[in-house]
Amino acid sequence: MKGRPIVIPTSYQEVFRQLEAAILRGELAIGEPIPTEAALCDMFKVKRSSVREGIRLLEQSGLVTRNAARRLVVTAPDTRRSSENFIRSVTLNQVTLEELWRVEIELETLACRLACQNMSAESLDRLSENIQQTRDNRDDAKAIIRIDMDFHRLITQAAGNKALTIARDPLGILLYASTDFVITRLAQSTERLIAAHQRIFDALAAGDEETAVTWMKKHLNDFKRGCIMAGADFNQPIADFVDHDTLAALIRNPPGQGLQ
Amino acid sequence: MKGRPIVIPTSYQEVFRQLEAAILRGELAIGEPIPTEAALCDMFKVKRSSVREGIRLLEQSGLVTRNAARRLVVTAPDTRRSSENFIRSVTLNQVTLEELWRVEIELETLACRLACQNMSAESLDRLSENIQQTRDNRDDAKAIIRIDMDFHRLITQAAGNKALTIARDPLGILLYASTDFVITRLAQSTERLIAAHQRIFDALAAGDEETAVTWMKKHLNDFKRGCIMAGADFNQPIADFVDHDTLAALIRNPPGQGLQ
DNA sequence: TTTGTCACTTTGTCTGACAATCACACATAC
DNA sequence: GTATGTGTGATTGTCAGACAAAGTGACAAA
Repeated sequence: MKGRPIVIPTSYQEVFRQLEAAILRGELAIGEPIPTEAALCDMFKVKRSSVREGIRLLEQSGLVTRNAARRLVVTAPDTRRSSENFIRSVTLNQVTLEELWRVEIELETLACRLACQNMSAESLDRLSENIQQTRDNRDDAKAIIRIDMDFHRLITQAAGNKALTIARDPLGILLYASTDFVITRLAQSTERLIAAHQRIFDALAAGDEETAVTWMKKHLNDFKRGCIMAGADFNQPIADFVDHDTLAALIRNPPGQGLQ
Repeated sequence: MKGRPIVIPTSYQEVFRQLEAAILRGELAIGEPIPTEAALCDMFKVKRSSVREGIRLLEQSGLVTRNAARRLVVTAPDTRRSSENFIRSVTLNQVTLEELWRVEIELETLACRLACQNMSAESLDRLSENIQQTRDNRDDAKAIIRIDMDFHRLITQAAGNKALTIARDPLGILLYASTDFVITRLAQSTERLIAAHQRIFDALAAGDEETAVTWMKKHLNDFKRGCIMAGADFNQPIADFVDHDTLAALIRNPPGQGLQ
């Protein structure tokens, strides 16, 4: 016989499971508050402690967020939430910068292609404004990091593929958080960065896929070369490059807006 | 003036934050149990209810899992955890099958290339065995879905890029969960699937990147064509194709092993 | 129209208790 | 001596009830 392990769920896990299912089925609509704790006690016939523990699971899953009045309202998890998760996985699974970078190239390449096909005037404006910001802040390394992150995110958004946005966002945050290290040591990299961004922008504006992709790849190669010249070992785990507090701050307060 | 929103964290959130930081810093090593609830009460000077709610956040974040004795032990979040999250995002953000499929192509292409470069004898064996399983179960649509999922996951693992594994896994689960729909209506698609898998395998074994990629793309195009012939609208949201319970089952019990 | 006040609701935290389960050690039986 | 009961302590899951803090909404007062 085979015999699978026996798992008996606890009350609070059941509370979570049922609320999650209701949300994913659309019974609890996005934007609406979930029932009060007292009401949930009544619905599930368990005490408030169990309800509260179940709600905490729901809270961490990103399906609900607090409104002003501390009530929990149903929310579509934004990219920020996936990012937290991805970053935890990457950190604890000893993923190297090289591995992350390799995947990022692929996703940014796709983003470029799709953005060329779907570029809107509004997206172009935002990108243009971003490049201007980069020029204006060329001497402020910290600012550059955030603006650069935003540049890549804007391209991804311009691509108009929500799956791509959800998948790439966490990579972007992690990868560009490591840029800190490079930019602060390689002052001239900012000028290369600005030049590349400009080239990519021009190609996107012209709808020239190949040129956009080519320059994006150059740009990402520059990033890698910069890191290595600054003494970084690309085969080291990500965790060695960025400290947890920096990442936490980036996640809580990412550049631009989430997917919402 | 600008005025950022004021957020005062609760006790249980602080409990979570501090435990999370300790884990990511490596103070609480993977595999070790976290302190008992009583000990945490003592450390943080809060009552058990607050500790427990904090622990529930930690639990859902995937940083701890239960051992046999119900103690929570520190764990590196496996791909399963990211998958849950990604799937929730995708479902509630109305991502379409087309969007998901487009990203999947890119990641599978990368997987093929890397797998060609890093293919090990062991990975080849596993792939070979997988194809045999497919042949053996050609008449069992349900089984085919799982085995096919596993085929693609094996290639991703053979690529030897952990970031790729973490990023692609949830896409794979979602995409192939939708296959249910196709396979059950298009019996002959199984034969095409087997043929494609064989071609990809041969190319991977020969280290022939271009052929592997070409056939992988053909294979994924077949998938799309199959869906459309079966009456699926690729521009519909994923949520319309797969029900929540199927996904939940797939996540809880994925084919093969996770990243661990 | 704005501001202060009050009753009401809901959440956050505490207090204290008990049952269920597990690990571990020890005693007993074959 | 290995295997099977049994007891004890530790730990978690759940209950019960209480109160403080912070929000809402209505209404009176300036």
